Amino acid sequence: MTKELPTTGDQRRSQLLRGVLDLCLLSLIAERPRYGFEFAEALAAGGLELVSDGSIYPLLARMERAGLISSYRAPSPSGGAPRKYYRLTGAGHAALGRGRADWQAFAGPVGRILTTTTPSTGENTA
Amino acid sequence: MTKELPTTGDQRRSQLLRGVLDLCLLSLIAERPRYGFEFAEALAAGGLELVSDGSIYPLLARMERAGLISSYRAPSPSGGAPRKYYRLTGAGHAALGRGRADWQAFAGPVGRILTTTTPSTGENTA
DNA sequence: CGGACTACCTTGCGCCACAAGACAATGGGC
DNA sequence: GCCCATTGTCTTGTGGCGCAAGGTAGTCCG
Repeated sequence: MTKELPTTGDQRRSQLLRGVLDLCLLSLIAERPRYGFEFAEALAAGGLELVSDGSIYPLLARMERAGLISSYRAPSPSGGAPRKYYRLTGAGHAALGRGRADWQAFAGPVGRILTTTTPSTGENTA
Repeated sequence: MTKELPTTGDQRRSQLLRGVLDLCLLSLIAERPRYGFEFAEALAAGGLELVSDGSIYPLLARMERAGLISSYRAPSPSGGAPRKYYRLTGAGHAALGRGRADWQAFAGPVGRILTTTTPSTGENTA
């Protein structure tokens, strides 16, 4: 009725993605030029099943506007609408490097905090 | 003018915190009862310098309302206003366990994606 | 021509970290 | 007794962003 806390991890993942989804796209683009539809696939292949295109396209647009990536169109080999490929700019490379450092500076401490307390031997009740 | 992209990692960390800050608090509480002011300290000690109380108190209130934690008041030994200590409930323990799993299921793939591409000399295990 | 498929983009919504500041309780200085 | 510094809690307004759902456009096939 009023309000339910998330019972599944789905809601959590949405929040977790926040600050790191752009880096994932950047990193994926760094490998080779990519187009929009590809990202959801690549992320799922990497272990992150999710991320509707409604999250990805606006983000790509923002990053392009910010000068981190640039785009060019190419016809789809499988028929259909032409694809819009994205490529990293110099600024994008720099941002990716910074972002990776940020992520590690964040994930390390978090992991440590989360495993600090009696995680094992399930011996607690309190 | 219109809009600037974040130049520092500070903005990013704010976003990264979403989805994991509650788990950190839960984990910290699991160690022993804690009060509000303590959390920012403990997080900073753990490597996460930040997190103003404006983020923490509302989150604690939300979690208490959700039945994950319970509180009791105790006078401050150092003079001043009484402290409000929080303790884990059974549901809180369960949520913490689930959350830890969620975090690992997320951080793993993300780390892998971010290190997939030629980070520098690019000679690692893939 | 019409349907199906590929691909891109937009709108409205809700969540939540944050900055800034108000409020409450205690103890010490005078 | 009164005032204020200290300790600590809580509230309000703001903004960014992931998401669901829906809409548009280009290409191919029957």
